[in-house]
Amino acid sequence: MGSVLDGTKKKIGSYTGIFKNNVLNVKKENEKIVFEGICDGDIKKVCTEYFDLNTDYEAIKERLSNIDEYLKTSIEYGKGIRILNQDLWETIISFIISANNNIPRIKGIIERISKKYGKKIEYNGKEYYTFPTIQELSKASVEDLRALGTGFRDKRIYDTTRKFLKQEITLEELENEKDIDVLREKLLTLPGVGDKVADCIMLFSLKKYSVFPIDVWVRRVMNELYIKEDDETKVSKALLQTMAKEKYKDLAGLAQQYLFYWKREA
DNA sequence: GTCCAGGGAATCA
DNA sequence: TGATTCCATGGA
Repeated sequence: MGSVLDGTKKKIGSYTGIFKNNVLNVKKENEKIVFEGICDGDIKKVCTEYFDLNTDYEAIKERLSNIDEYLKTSIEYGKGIRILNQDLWETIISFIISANNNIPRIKGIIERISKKYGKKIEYNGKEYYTFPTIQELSKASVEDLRALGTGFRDKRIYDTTRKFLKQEITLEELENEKDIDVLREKLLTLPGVGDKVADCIMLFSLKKYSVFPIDVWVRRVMNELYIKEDDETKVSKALLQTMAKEKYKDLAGLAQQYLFYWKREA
């Protein structure tokens, strides 16, 4: 879920995380970024992909800052934000879990799933667990998933896992789908994936920066800044999508992240 | 005890 | 399409 790496606001000297089968550590030493960890491939390549290091965020921030004062302020506030390029399978399950849930509990559930069904990797004396593959997670029954605290999302996780296991849909076809509307339709066939979750999957794992995931916070901030309805819950998704496209165009997803981070932290 | 959390699905108009 | 309601769980 961690889509924010902010090396400016908080003083993060070193960050360690797990990505696919790799335990990665990044730190800054004398203005140089250093990668370390346990990696099954070229660590520089893996980190470049994961941390989205080939994307020119300065250019993006420049474009978005010129849209209006709100974007400019939010970007100054979250100037270290990057969209991590996260593993597709893990992202799908993680955002199914996120439905009507809070972040600490989402994290806990993912940790328990990983510990029970993933593989253990030791790094610097600490234990890390990979997120289970489709095959590994398919070992879990609905009851097993419920026991890990997933609540009513248990069946959704189970059913979505089965669809991939039976290859009614594949990760490859999702990764290779260029047409964003076709891609959304495919994601929406997965149990537990609705509009918001589909958009999050596309933004956080498939680099679709034009999509605009609408959650309660984004609706709140858009209403406060532009619409000014008394009751924000009455602002329709359709209106928000139209506004986002007009204002932010192909960078709506990035704008969403800056506004979201700004509003949530402030 | 009540409310809420980065929604989705079922149901009904 | 649009509006309502239910769905587990745990912390505030």
